[in-house]
Amino acid sequence: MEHRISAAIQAAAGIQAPALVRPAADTKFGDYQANGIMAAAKHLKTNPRQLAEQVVAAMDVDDVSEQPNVAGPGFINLRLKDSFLAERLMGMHRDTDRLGIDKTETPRSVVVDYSGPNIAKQMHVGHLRSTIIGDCIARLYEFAGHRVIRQNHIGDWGTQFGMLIAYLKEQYPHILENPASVHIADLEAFYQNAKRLSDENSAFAAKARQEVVRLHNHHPDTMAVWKHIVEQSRQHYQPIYDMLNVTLKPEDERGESFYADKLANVVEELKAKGLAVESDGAICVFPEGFKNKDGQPLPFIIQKSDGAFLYATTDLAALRYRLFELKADAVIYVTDARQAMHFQMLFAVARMAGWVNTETLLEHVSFGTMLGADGKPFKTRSGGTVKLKDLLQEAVERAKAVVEQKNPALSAEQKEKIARAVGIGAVKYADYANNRNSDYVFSFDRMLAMDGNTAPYMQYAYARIKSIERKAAGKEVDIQQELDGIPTVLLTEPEEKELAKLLVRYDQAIAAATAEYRPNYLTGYLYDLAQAFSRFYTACPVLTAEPQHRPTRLLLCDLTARTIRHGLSELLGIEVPEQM
RNA sequence: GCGCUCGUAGCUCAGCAGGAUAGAGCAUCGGUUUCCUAAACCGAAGGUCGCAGGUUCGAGUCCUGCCGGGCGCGCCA
Repeated sequence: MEHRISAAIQAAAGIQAPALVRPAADTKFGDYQANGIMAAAKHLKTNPRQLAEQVVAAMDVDDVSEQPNVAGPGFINLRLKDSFLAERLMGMHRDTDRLGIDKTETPRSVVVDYSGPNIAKQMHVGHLRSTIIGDCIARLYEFAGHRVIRQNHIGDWGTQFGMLIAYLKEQYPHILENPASVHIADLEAFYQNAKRLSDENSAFAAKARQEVVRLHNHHPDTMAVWKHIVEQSRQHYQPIYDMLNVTLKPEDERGESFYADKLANVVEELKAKGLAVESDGAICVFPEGFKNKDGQPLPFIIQKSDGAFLYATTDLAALRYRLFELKADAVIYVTDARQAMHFQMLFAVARMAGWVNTETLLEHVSFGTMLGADGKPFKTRSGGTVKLKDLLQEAVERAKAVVEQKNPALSAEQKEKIARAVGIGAVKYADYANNRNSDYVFSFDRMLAMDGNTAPYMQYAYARIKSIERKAAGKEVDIQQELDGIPTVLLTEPEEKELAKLLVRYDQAIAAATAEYRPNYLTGYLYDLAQAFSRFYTACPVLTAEPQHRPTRLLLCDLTARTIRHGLSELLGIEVPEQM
């Protein structure tokens, strides 16, 4: 539609201008409106209404829309033909995999860097947003048909590991003989204990420093202990990924250790290109446009005065690897907003080094902070960081209490399964539903509410449809047969039409969410859809509908269920139980 | 000081390269259940979109200044 109206503008006015087709502001105007004519008219210095008339005359939309009309200062209003809606719905019906949504014509290789926990510590709420927003972006790009390479840039290297290795050796003298026998039950306590010892005992601190050196030299004993710590840590965070239904796998890990032996080379390359220079003893690149407090050029420090490398160096090495080894033509970083300047500088240095061309997409997708009810960063009552595991468990427990209350007849296993889907889904959905740029206030009560834009509301809508399907046989309705033999799509009730119009809009919601890395566009759409379904459900009986209406209503139910399931399950990684 | 970001209903938030009368949910008030899950649906009320200018046919959206919150700004990540 966008394309056709743009073509009509081209034909009528001789200029390239976007039609700017949007859902109509008010249904009394129609279903869609084209806003682009006024801008085009301004550009041409002509009367917008006149131009709109000309564009309408040049438009070829008979198969899609009723006769378009010009309104207001130069809007073109469009009302979808029932025949077009019917055709689109049938198209969705026939496409069992993708609901009629095409893949991109220009697939790219897209690296998505997300989650990136520091594996010396337990995952806490601070890791949640990067992990799930990044996962959604990866899923969206994959669905669009791109080649997605997930990269979990875990913090598995650096000075703190010297301390941990020394501590583990001291606690478990036999670790080298039988590493498998050593389990770290509580990562957080392990880290804290090691740190305390390091702070208080200078002899131990010296050992820790020695282990850092051995680590850099890949000393076999030290490496064995290091590997064990990484392995132990993975056993703590992989279950959290599984619980969150996040698609990251161990093979997506490309942590700091992976780049450790590539850092010196990065510095050499930047020096050789004349970009890296010494300043106050450190090796720095000074990208244009960055200033410090005193208005002086701000350095991107890639080697400290003591010769050590920093995370800037690691990020450069990782970016180079992704561009040249992984052959990425897009690299998307999903981290909190505080690192915005770091990434701007990183990208600037990559451009200075000639690593990217104009086609390469480097993107920092940032997000705000999770706040507590008091409006301050989310903490435990005593002020500590909230462990992700604890947060998710509490969500599941609260959900379980609700299931228990609302649907006590279900079996224990069903309740457990539903509580998990609802609890975890609620936490994820609440995050996705917010504009990621904003800080947002975390509230179990709100995210677990059955009203409003929440996971449970969506899951409930889905469960109601599945319930209809279960009841069908008892009422001697063969859904499959009616859908297969559907004679015509008959949309008579306003609730049916509204639902149908929303269903055919799914592709646009996905496109908008993908283009701007904004999962909340998707949740917003899904909520609209679920609301439209609830209205339809209230107003239009399905199983007891008259024979000429029933196939269409079954189709609307089926497509709504498939769309909700696809959106929640495939794109957001939120489970949709069959009943709740 | 400079930069980024946010400021929309009592509360929590949407608002998709400017578009018609700014939308939800919660809370408040009122209504709907012999009928496929009422965990739902319908309605009412609630707004100088932080403030002031500007750009134009049109600004919550763009520009400038100011106010307020958060974050960042040379050897942490």
